[in-house]
Amino acid sequence: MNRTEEKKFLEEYDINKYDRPSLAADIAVFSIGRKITAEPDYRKLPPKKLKLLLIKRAEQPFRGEWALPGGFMKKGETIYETARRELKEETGTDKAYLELCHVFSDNGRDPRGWIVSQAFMAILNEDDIANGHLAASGDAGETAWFDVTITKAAEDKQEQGDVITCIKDYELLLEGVTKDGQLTLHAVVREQIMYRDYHEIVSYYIINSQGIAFDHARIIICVWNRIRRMLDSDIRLAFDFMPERFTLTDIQEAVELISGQELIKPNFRRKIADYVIETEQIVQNGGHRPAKVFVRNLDRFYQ
Amino acid sequence: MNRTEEKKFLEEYDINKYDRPSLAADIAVFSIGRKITAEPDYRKLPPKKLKLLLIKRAEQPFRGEWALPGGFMKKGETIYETARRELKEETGTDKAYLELCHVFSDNGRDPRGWIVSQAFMAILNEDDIANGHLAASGDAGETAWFDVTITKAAEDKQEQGDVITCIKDYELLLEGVTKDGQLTLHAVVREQIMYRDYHEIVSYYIINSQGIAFDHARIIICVWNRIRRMLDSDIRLAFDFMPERFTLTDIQEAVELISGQELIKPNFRRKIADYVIETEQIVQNGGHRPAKVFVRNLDRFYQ
DNA sequence: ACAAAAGTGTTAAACTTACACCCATGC
DNA sequence: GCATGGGTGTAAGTTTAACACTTTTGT
Repeated sequence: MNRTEEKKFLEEYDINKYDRPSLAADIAVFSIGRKITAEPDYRKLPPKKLKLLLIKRAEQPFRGEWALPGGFMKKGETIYETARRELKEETGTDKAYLELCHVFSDNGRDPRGWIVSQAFMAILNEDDIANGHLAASGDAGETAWFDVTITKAAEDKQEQGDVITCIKDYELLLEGVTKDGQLTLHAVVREQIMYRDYHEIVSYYIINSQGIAFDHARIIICVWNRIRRMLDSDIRLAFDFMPERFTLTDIQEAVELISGQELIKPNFRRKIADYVIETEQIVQNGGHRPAKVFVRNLDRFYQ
Repeated sequence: MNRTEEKKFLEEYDINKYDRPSLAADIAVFSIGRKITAEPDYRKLPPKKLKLLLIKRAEQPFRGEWALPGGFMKKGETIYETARRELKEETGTDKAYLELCHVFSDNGRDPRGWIVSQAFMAILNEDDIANGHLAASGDAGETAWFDVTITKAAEDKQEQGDVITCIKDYELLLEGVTKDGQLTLHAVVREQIMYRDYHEIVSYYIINSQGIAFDHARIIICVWNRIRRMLDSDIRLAFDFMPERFTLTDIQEAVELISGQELIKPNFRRKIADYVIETEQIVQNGGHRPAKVFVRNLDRFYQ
């Protein structure tokens, strides 16, 4: 009885009566690679750098500016599948770690209209970058990896009655080599943490953005902060930056690059000891003792 | 030049050309309260229970079944504002802790069509429930708090090649007192964790669902799991279940109810010692020593 | 030889865990 | 008196953090 009533309701129901947004997935793809300015030295290791993948917009709006890979959700797929599909199309790999971080839904964030963006983090390792067909991007426009430098430009704390507001301004510097040569993008993003009724409410605002399309500068800062916080509570995230085989120094460098602070080697090694298995292989990096190669200890990973 | 070109593009851009989903916020509102079957005893404390707020659907589809509070996003508001607005309309309070947990976007999850749900967790304390105008809900339909019992019904682990799949079936039991008298709702939800390429992919499926509208049973399990994981890594979440003033046993009970395991009193007290400040006040709960009343140490909360 | 990086051992301090015990209350 | 919950102390075990030290390599 109720079922037939429901059936009748659904037959008459017209979803188009209601105004609704477009849904997009935008993906901040991070990786770690050699610094672009690295000059060789037989003894020193090449310095490494956090990298971000951007795509030059071939169409309006923001034509010619650089944007996060992403696109609109299609009917029949989940938003995760949207993100995976776009990532595959633009990097050639589907092995990346992919996770939803935040939703950006403010009015006016996209000049085309009412568009809600599901912001994903993705992490690629160096090998998968190399194996992907990044160069052969094609339709979506030129893609390039940018060296990421994020510095805290200012910090402030204000108390107004019950509400405490902490403001942090982050300076985002992106340096990459594109078809037009060496390119530098720049933005300042404000993180605002409001403490009210014992809870924290975090928001991100763009103070200025040069060469970065839409509000993608704040998505980059938001995802980067998320990665840092996750890494604090779970060291396993660091392994997502590693290929199948890696040295202990490789992974320590990755953690140091993201957390922004140096770690004491023996302590770090004890911390990850259970997650790795030593192999027979060794690598020689220059005028110093060669390093043992390790692989993941999957038993430990999957609890 | 580029700006005028962009302006022209935007004037001609018609967002309605593209098919797009409706966006909804669904909120799993948890709290802790007295168990509904509690019979008094001058000496024993009344037992407590995890509570969930549900609304009886007044309209099709799923008319007469119980659903999470929620509703469609309106133009001009963020999805967080949607959640806050719906919560305010249906509980009378806007003081709850509110956080986005997950996005459910599978094809076919809502019989009305292509509807993506942003699943929020909300936590209310007992005082705010009492101060809210829950009874006077009105337009949205009857609201009621249900006692939540979740038990792990089955667990399995399968290996197929590189892929390891862990399955956990959760039995969800909701018991509440409604206008129709004592009511029991029931569902079984499957959590599937796939380990592939060193990463875990978590999905939730409904095995069966009695009296719970839409796919809300899996949203409840998903949010509940999220609360448990968050509580493990940050004890501050437990305070969201507490009113301004509380005893140390109150908060220990809350943590035990959610984590599902008993804690050793002196250890727990040491753990939260920095987050609380003792007051002059004491409460008498029965035939035993009265308890000191504490408040939050906000300095510690806001780092 | 030596600089750079790989790799190990040692200790103090901090935190966690488990247990044992005393206190205050109403009936 | 006694059952119930409130509240404290202590000691063993584990984890973290800082430091010093040895090993191996290419030029």
